[in-house]
Amino acid sequence: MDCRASIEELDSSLSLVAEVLNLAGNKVRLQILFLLQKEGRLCVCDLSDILQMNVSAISQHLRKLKDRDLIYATKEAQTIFYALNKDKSFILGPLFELVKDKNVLV
Amino acid sequence: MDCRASIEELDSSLSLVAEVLNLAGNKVRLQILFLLQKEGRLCVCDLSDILQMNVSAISQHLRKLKDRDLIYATKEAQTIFYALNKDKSFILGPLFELVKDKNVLV
DNA sequence: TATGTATTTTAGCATTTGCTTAAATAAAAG
DNA sequence: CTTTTATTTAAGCAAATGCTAAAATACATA
Repeated sequence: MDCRASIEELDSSLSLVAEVLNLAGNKVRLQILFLLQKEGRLCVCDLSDILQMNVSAISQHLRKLKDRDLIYATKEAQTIFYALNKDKSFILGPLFELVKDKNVLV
Repeated sequence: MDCRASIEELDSSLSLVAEVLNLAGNKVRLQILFLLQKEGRLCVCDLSDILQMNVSAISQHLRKLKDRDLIYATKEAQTIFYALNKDKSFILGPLFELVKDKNVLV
């Protein structure tokens, strides 16, 4: 099969992966995704505290991740917890393994 | 270990991965990377032909990938071939596997 | 009800991105 | 040498990004 045909056949897969990577290709969001994968669930103020960043800035990143279904929210009283939506975020699994294995990346 | 410490310890790995994902998180560049991985090496005009895009636009994407060492160039007469630089692009290996296995992503 | 706490949303702004078009390089061929 | 072929680079621009600061929403508690 020629390249034009194969790239077209994989078009929707490539679009999906590009979308996920585009979200994860920002350091703050990658940190958020990594922390959610590590801790299970976190609220905006947790993340704001851990990453030492403005609550509003974090919230805007979370919204972007939520809009594109990489994470989902659950509300408990006045606190909103965020967690990875495995349906999409599993794509990042191998990358988290890589990050944890420090030696590989230095 | 608390989150603040662990995120700091992994800071350089997260930066590196974020940089690579940022490059791959663009559909045109992801297509380029995927094609290079599949074909070994390609020149600007090959890619321009396969992706049906302006040569200059492709060239600018290649420059970005080259500047950040995801690919390297070799010149043969008037043609310049590009290929993946495994030192950095191995990070994307698992993602290419995912893309090829169509069923996983639909 | 008034106040505090958690969070989102909006507006504004500087920076970055990605494309088009045109001009500049470089090497091969006539 | 001039032209063709392959490619990059520069300029310009509209759109997207990511932050700050301020206003809006929502729930809990005094």
